[in-house]
Amino acid sequence: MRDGLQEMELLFRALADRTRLRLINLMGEGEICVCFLVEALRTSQPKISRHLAFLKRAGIVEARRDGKWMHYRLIDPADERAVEVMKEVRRWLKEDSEMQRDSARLMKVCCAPQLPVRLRHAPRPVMPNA
Amino acid sequence: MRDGLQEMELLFRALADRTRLRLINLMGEGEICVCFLVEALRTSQPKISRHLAFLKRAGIVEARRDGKWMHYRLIDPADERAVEVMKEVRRWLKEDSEMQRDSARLMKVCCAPQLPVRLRHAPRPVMPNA
DNA sequence: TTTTCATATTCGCCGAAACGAATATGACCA
DNA sequence: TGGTCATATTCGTTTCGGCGAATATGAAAA
Repeated sequence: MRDGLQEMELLFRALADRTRLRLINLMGEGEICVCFLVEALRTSQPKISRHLAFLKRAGIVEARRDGKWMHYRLIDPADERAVEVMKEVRRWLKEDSEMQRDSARLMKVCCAPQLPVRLRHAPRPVMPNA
Repeated sequence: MRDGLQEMELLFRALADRTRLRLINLMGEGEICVCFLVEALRTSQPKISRHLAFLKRAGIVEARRDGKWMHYRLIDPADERAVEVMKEVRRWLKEDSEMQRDSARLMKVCCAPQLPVRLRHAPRPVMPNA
């Protein structure tokens, strides 16, 4: 069992990395498949996977398996204060220009009439705000 | 000039350390002299000094010189969202039991009828909520 | 001006974490 | 039962941040 301070530290370390902030931003609209995260962030798959594992350890995302695909989504942290912090973070990210570029790239990829070759059979994310 | 993301990263790295969170907690009530921070946290002076420098770089504290003494205080970060995050953090810290122990130790030291030898001439912090 | 005191900075070491490259896992398909 | 696809994990390297110990700075006091 972690004490309160360890929990805070862990949360903030999770937030103290550019790639993880970008992932959080892209998960902001709902569950999303790893393959789209890789595509939108234009970086290596192992890197994405490691950062998602970090976020899971920190208690701010959950994963769901769907055949070959893994879907990740933000969840409310256990601590009530952490929930409030995360709300602020998500609002903040929405206003950031680099984040908006990421979101736009994701939108462009997954809402295109037909998916690129690499993602031919990938399950498209649900985009409530699209 | 830092972009928005760098600023977020820097803030969260500042918050991702136990000692820095303890310092933030102790500065929560107002300006305070370094020597009292060293006393309340029962740790080395260089360590405290380095962490204060980090917080200053991150834009969440300011320092004021007063003769030999340096007083530190929390300030509102430049970014409005960061201000909101810091408010949550401070509320969070107030509820934590280790933080309450620190606060109690500080209170005990600096409100005592006479200061310990090491702090004989130190300027006592103003404690609005004491 | 030397000394003393509070604080800041530097140095060398160590552990944590980020990365690319390679490989393992685990689920579906032929 | 292979083979392929999506994802996870491992490996080796490098970078970064934290620490104690020692030292520098800068202001006051003697």
